Amino acid sequence: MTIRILIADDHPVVRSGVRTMLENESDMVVVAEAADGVEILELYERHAPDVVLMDLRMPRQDGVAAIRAIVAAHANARIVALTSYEGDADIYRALDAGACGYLIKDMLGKEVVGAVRSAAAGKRIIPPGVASRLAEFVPRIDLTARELEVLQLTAKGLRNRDIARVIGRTEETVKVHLKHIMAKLGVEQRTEAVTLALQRGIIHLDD
Amino acid sequence: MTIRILIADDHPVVRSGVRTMLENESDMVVVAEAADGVEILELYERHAPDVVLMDLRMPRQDGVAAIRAIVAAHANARIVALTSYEGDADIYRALDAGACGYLIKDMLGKEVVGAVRSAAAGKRIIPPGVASRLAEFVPRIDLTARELEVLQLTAKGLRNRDIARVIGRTEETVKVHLKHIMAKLGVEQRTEAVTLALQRGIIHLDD
DNA sequence: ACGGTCATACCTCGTTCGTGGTATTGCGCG
DNA sequence: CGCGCAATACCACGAACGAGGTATGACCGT
Repeated sequence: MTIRILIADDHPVVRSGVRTMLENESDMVVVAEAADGVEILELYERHAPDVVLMDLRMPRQDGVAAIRAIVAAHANARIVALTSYEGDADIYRALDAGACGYLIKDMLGKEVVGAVRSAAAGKRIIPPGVASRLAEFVPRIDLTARELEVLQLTAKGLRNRDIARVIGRTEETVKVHLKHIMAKLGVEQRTEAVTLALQRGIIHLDD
Repeated sequence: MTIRILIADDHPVVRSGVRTMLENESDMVVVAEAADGVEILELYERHAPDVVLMDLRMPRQDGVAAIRAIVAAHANARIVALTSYEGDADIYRALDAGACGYLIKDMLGKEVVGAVRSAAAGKRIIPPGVASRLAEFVPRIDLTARELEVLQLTAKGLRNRDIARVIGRTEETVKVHLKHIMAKLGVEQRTEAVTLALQRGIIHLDD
């Protein structure tokens, strides 16, 4: 009973690395590789893999959105999220969206293999040294859509007044949002709110 | 005449991906893999590879520092820097330190192979679509050591007063540094200076 | 010896930021 | 139906910030 796998990552280097790690196992075969979030859906439909290993940061469609899309159509899909950094907020969003586990890119081959095998068996995988992190983040940070938007614009270096103009609201309102954002993140300066959010993966610099 | 290669990257996934891409070529062999900046030196001495392919962001010792160390001892070393993002300021520092070229991680296998072959032949490689970028950055951003330090602390969310305390200087001095930093980066807000510097790879969030 | 740059420091002035409080509307949950 | 909460908005105030200018000592290269 071979495990059929779909790999999704925008970096060819990573795809071939993961492929190599997995295909050393006699019971695993990589049936397809997707380079972005939209391709994943097509390839999933076409190949119906047992396990999807996907990066969360991808072009065209966010990994979390891709997970939701797959799970919506295939409730029994087994998706393992692949991320570069521990403590990435996307991890929680991914698990929430229906991923059955996640891996960090600096893990060794055997861990990846083990995770995929567990996923195929229907288990939820949480890497050992990371379960603690998960607990550590119990005080989960939830920003509202508006707050996220304001934080995003703050990261671009806009002043409150300009943020207000962009979202079509008063500067006073922006200040209130920022106050709440800083309170939730436990910081006192907008700049720290931005860098902390970047570290936590709450916001990203592209887009 | 086979090309002997040393791969250096802290992510096992990336190492095996690069290895796979290269070992499909009959004239290439990966003689060693280093996981951090210190290991590179040891493995370089031991194996004397023809080409070193190394990530610039690594534990224990920065990639740029590793390049300097290798070049200092072996002036004829052929080092190709591997980076995740175009526009990373580390690219310039790497070329400056003696790297003979660089690659971006989302490149295809054949490009990587070609780059390694060119490097082995003694050519300087600058990927096509990226040469333009290089030119685009002619207005190269050079921050002084002090400015870099101030920017780093600013990224942590410190206020001018606190930065002054940390570096043992007056708040007025910090303001001047920040003014110069923002002028060099072409921005008007400290927060934008930070995010722009992060995008450009001028500063990093860890440490 | 001279020009350039870095780092330092001080001053002023207007702007922006962060905090406190109050208040209204609308939505979802029990 | 209330309760909580998100989002909106306004006010006031002190702290922090950014722009402008001036100046001095150190060092570096010419």
